[in-house]
Amino acid sequence: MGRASDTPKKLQADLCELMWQQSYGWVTIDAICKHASVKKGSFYYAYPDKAALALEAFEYFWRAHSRPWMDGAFSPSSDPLTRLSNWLAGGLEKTLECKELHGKIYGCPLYSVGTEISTLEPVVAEKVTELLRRYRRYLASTLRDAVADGLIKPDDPDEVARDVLTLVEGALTQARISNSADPLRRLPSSVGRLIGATIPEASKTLTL
Amino acid sequence: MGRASDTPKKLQADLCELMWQQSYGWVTIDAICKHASVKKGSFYYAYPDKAALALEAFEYFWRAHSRPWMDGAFSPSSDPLTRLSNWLAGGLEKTLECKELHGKIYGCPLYSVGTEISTLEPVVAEKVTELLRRYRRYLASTLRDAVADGLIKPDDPDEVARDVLTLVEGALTQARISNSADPLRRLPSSVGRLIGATIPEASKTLTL
DNA sequence: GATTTACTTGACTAAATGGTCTAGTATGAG
DNA sequence: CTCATACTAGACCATTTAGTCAAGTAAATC
Repeated sequence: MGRASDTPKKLQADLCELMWQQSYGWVTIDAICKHASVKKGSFYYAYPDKAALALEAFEYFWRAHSRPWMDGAFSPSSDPLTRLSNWLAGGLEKTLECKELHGKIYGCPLYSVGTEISTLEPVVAEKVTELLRRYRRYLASTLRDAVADGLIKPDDPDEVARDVLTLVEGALTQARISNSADPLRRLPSSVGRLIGATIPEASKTLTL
Repeated sequence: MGRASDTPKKLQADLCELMWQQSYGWVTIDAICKHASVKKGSFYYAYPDKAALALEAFEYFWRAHSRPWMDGAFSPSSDPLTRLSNWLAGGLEKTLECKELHGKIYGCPLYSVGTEISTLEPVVAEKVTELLRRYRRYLASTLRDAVADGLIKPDDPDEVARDVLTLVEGALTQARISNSADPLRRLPSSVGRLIGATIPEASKTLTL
């Protein structure tokens, strides 16, 4: 059956990285190819255009980064508020590492790229919406557990989960724009205010 | 002293509109010129490049749209929680009008364009940060008044103002990505949760 | 080892893009 | 009226860009 190829995977990973650091529109197909050491012909053999690659790139991002991170932070082995604490602390830590490395805070590609392409590539925007839904499930489940444990008042957990995600993504966006991690540092107390509880201090060892 | 020109103003308004509807990177200089009925030579006579125009376009956006709207909504003639209500209701209304007209929700250009260019045009990103600060002042002032009136608990108003703006901008971004006004409809109750008070129903006549 | 099939290569095209430049035109000041 | 000045016009250029294609290459199957 001919020869095997990891070209799609390379392209996914590299578009992921490039559009996250820069922007979707700024990254040309030539740039992706160069970065991934893939020739143009191979690109077009694998994908009809950039949007089709972006679609799979987001799924790659989920598989390779988001899901492992979320699964770790939201492990039901921790109690609900600790899960939130782990999640926020992990995000801050990743962000700081990244800033250390590149001098720049990139925020969350779902929001940054999602906003940019929403009017231009509706199909990709839908994919982003779907991924955001996946994030939200972790939060909703955690908040339900928190209600069950009597840690927060029995507000509608799904509604509150939306708010928490919106606040966190907003803070990530703010962090990107101002190139400062401060909005992320404030998150534990802000999220606490939102859900009506105190998010515990992060235990350093639990962050991924 | 030679002839007068409204070319800069036209260009500012049109880049504003185009980059808000599409994205900064997607809008070419040719496209701006065509849309504004300005020839290339006039563009480069007025501005050295797109970023320089963007800088003034954001200031135009503030003067022409943000400021009048904010001044109206946050008039101290209303009581603090009503101001918030007016603000959110006005934003929703503008958004719905826009959707009616173009079939698409554009959110807030500060976040959408700000995110996109933060890594590419730091100068413009700084301008966006500054405009966000101006927004925040209205909120901080309102929250201080709310504390003074005994409407909310005396949390740090500046901190809470940050959170409110982050939540609102996050919701606008979410609305753009999913092309749905639902995140905005939820805002009064979400913001209420955040500040620990009930935001009153919007009085239709007060929205701009 | 031959052959088929899956993939790669990179030169090529056409269109779009940012940016320049020179020749012009309207307008305010004297 | 006239002239300096502030602005406009739009042809032009060098690059960059998305996308094509025909020829080549490696590997799985027989």
